[in-house]
Amino acid sequence: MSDLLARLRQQDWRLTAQRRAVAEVLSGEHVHLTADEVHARAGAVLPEISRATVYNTLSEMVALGEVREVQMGGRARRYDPNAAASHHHLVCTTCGLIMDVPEVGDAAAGLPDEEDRHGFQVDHVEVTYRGTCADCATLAGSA
Amino acid sequence: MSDLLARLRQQDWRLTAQRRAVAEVLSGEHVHLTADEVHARAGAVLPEISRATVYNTLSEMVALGEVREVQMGGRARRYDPNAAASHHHLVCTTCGLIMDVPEVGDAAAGLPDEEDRHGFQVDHVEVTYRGTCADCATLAGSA
DNA sequence: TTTACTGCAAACCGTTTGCAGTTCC
DNA sequence: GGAACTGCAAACGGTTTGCAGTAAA
Repeated sequence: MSDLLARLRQQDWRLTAQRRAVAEVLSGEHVHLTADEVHARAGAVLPEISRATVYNTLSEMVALGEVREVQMGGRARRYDPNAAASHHHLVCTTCGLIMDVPEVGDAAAGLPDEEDRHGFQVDHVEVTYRGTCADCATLAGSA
Repeated sequence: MSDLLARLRQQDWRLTAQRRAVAEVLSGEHVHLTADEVHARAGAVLPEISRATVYNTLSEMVALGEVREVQMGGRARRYDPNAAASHHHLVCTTCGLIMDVPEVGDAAAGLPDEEDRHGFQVDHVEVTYRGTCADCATLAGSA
């Protein structure tokens, strides 16, 4: 997980304090943070870090394929440090909680029929399971 | 398709010129328009229609379950008039084209294992197939 | 020393909101 | 007549950008 930093070092990337801070925030957390949350957490370590730098850094990590950008309903994009392992997401429509789910079965099984594919060459499949998380279900039940 | 208007009439909804215009734009098109595109097309028929009204109307249609809101990569949300038929989407990562795809197999087969579900009660599954559309593939091949 | 990166602040874009006026029923 | 809807314009939140200064290699 923390080899995120190691991998970044290998790309020909200047390793600055700011980038290190962003990388550490991402590898430390297993949740899906917004850019602003990353900024806040990185700021705890490096108070002067700017929002612009956080945005730049995140975009670069996405371009390098080290971080995944996901957009699940909310206004703000979220950053998923778990880009290496192919996985999907469970999203609670009540509280917004996002959890990772390993892929079910083989991805190829889910491809649309040739005739429905309209000539598309499909590179990857994203699945979002929407529903209610355990906590929200309990709250709703007791209301 | 055009019974979108009919269905709207049945909800207890005031049927104004603006709402009719938005509904007509949506039922006429089989693509996934942004709010701004809807505003432009509706404006061709009803020049004074305001952006705010378009946004309001779209949100109401979404609340009524007649239109689906989708957000596939781009900054702007898109509105999918085909809310009744459960379907997924093909998205071209090059040009942004979005096409509908009927569901493959039965949705239940795709549910994560009990143990991976973390107590979530899954209501529905959204699948996005990302890749390259026929046109972009041709262009890339000839380059 | 050179070039890439940072911070600031302003711009931007899609969306939401408050409010006064209008329209449907 | 009254509640619901519209238009305007300003506010908003997330993201991007231009530019002068700073720091990594």
